[in-house]
Amino acid sequence: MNKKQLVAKLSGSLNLSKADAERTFDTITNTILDALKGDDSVKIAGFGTYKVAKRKARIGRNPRTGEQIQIAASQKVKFLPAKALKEIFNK
Amino acid sequence: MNKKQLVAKLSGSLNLSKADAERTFDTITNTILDALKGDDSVKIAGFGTYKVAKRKARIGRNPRTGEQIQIAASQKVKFLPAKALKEIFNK
DNA sequence: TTACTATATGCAATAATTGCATATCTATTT
DNA sequence: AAATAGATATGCAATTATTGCATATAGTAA
Repeated sequence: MNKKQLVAKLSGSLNLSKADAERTFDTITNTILDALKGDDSVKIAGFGTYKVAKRKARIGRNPRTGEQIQIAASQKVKFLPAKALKEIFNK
Repeated sequence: MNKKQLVAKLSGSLNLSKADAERTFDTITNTILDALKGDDSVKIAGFGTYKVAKRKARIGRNPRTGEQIQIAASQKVKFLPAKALKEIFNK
């Protein structure tokens, strides 16, 4: 399912036009991203937690050439699914 | 930021009551979960992809006792952040 | 609809991360 | 306020992320 299909579903269940459903959805993802940018994690009970994980710089390797390369520190968004999700999928 | 605070923010930016904002939010997460339950992944361009990862059975360890234990196969929800997110957080 | 852009896939070596059980403590929801 | 959910901590092995780059596919924007 892609965003277009998701928005179509939401349009139905939220009783909104597709344009409004998309705006609503975008507002939510943007709000989450803004919080993460501000270094805050976003905890949603029963769903999961979004947080920014910092990764240190390290030495890697280009597997194609075997050559060692320096990999810069970076950050990525992680999602930790809530316990409820495990139960849903493991029964 | 927890769900309550997120809903409060959304209530403002979506111009909805807190109750409606929460219902809207829950509808979205439930729609995503339903898709995942149906073994479909949910791809949201510019945000990320939710998918169900299957994990094989394997041998683990009870860290308290050190004792080896057999761990059953399981499934978990994974979130793969989109490229756009990496750019946001690594510049 | 066309043109553009994002993402998936494959390769392999290595580094980083996960996840296990479980009790306790804290946060959050009802 | 009571009840539920999540964080924490632990050691160690299995798993996965990461890198570059090319190609293929899918998705999005104009």
